[in-house]
Amino acid sequence: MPGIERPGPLYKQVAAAIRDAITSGEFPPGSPLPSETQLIKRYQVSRPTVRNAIAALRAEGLIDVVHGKASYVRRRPAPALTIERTVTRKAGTYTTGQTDWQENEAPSVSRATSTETTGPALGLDEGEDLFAIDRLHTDPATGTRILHRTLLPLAVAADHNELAENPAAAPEQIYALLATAGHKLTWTETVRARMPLPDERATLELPDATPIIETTRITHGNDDQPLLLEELRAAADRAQLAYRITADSPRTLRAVRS
Amino acid sequence: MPGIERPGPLYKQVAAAIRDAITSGEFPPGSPLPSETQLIKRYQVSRPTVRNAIAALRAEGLIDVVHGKASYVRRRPAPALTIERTVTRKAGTYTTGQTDWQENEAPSVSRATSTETTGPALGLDEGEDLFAIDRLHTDPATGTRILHRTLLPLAVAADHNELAENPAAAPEQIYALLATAGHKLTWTETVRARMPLPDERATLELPDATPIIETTRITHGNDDQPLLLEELRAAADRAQLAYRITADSPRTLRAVRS
DNA sequence: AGTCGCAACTCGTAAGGACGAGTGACGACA
DNA sequence: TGTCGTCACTCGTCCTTACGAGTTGCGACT
Repeated sequence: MPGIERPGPLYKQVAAAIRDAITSGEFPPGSPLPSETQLIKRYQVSRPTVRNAIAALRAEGLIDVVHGKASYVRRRPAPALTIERTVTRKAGTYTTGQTDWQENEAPSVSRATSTETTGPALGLDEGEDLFAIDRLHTDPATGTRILHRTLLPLAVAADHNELAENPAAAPEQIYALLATAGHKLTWTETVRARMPLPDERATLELPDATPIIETTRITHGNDDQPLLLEELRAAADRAQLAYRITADSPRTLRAVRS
Repeated sequence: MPGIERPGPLYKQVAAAIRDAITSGEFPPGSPLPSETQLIKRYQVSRPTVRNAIAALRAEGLIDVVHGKASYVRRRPAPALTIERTVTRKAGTYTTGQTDWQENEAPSVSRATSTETTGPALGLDEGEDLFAIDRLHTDPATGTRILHRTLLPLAVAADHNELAENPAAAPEQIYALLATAGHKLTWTETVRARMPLPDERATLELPDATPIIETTRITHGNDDQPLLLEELRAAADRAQLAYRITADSPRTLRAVRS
């Protein structure tokens, strides 16, 4: 029944009408939308037009469609998991915000070479050797999955016996190793977001229209020398990142690309 | 000509074939895909199927479609703008990473009340009065637009004459005011990402399948009392956030929802 | 030679039909 | 009583056809 106005493509008018019905409370979060057949009658348009409108709302992340059942208004809770990107030092051992994450499998260690993106961040030329350590974590409280990758230059590992023997050590342990070797550590971190690649959609169990939040942490040693690169990826609808900032005297911060 | 295999819906097979052709280098970034008509011939499917496949690649952010011309493989440069989320203090004045941003219009000041999301972050009950100051910035080097919102509790503004008179002061000036009033300032910041609302798509000039990166900074005074909330929103394909981390002794970090 | 309009290409919107596939409830049968 | 099959409903896929709208280049006319 609700009237549809003149301007613009039909399917956008229908999408806007449904969106308004949702925000006005006619279809509260979690509730099902009318079936396609009912929407056809209600707005007097063809099925492709209704489906086109629904596709638009899906791309906005406003609804979830379940085959055989209905379309449901998506609940938009705040991200349930707050990942604290801090580093704490206590009596020579380091702790990061992630303390109780499960590791789904043993870390997978592989060899890689520095690329256009990772190279400069680590102060390397293109084509230098690296260890790449991949982990898949799960936060036990929320079930959120987190992809973690560590890039450790071979040249750095070679300087520390324990690292060369066990490159898959936890990052916190690597911090401790570097610190005992005389490095005064600082970290810089950049945060990006993007749509997932198909394989990331699968491993992170991402719903429609859900971006990835991605962060790159670089561990700097003495003279701001980059030693270690860590990447974190998580579903943006479940995870957010938290930082603490303190006023500092002037200094430059290195930008990181990826 | 390329053969299409059995499994799964036709349009997904076509989408996968095109995706492979892109990643294999047959269609490098910036180059146009074959026209719909050509893809119909190439894969021996109907136009809706081709369009459905193209829609899938759009949703992945892999291609951009231009009406009347063609579909182009999207270039995926690293975000051109790095927003440094740091605070620097020098002789009583504060500086943040954003120094050369243009303000497109005068800040728009409005009154608001604390909500379910902003209230707790500011230590307020629901329904308390706030100033809301909205700004639209443009980074001159890259043309990137940034939405900035400041939430200043009336109760805080009332404690400082200059703030009550001019709630639209720059955040750095507010920091300085609070500091001279005896507060030792610290900040916590949370970062999220999500798909844009329709109006954000417009004001931030967002392409298809481009998320928003969003950060909430809370200024804490003495006894960790929350005084000020700032929100930043930008297109995730153009902007990334940068933080500096230093090892700290144990302490808890307040999570922020929005 | 310059300008303007049309033609031919592109993608966008819309309708209609047909069938496949997942879900849930009901009822018949064991 | 319990199991299982059918049926009616949902959304998913795929086709054909038609026309609208933006872009570009060619060619005719001035």
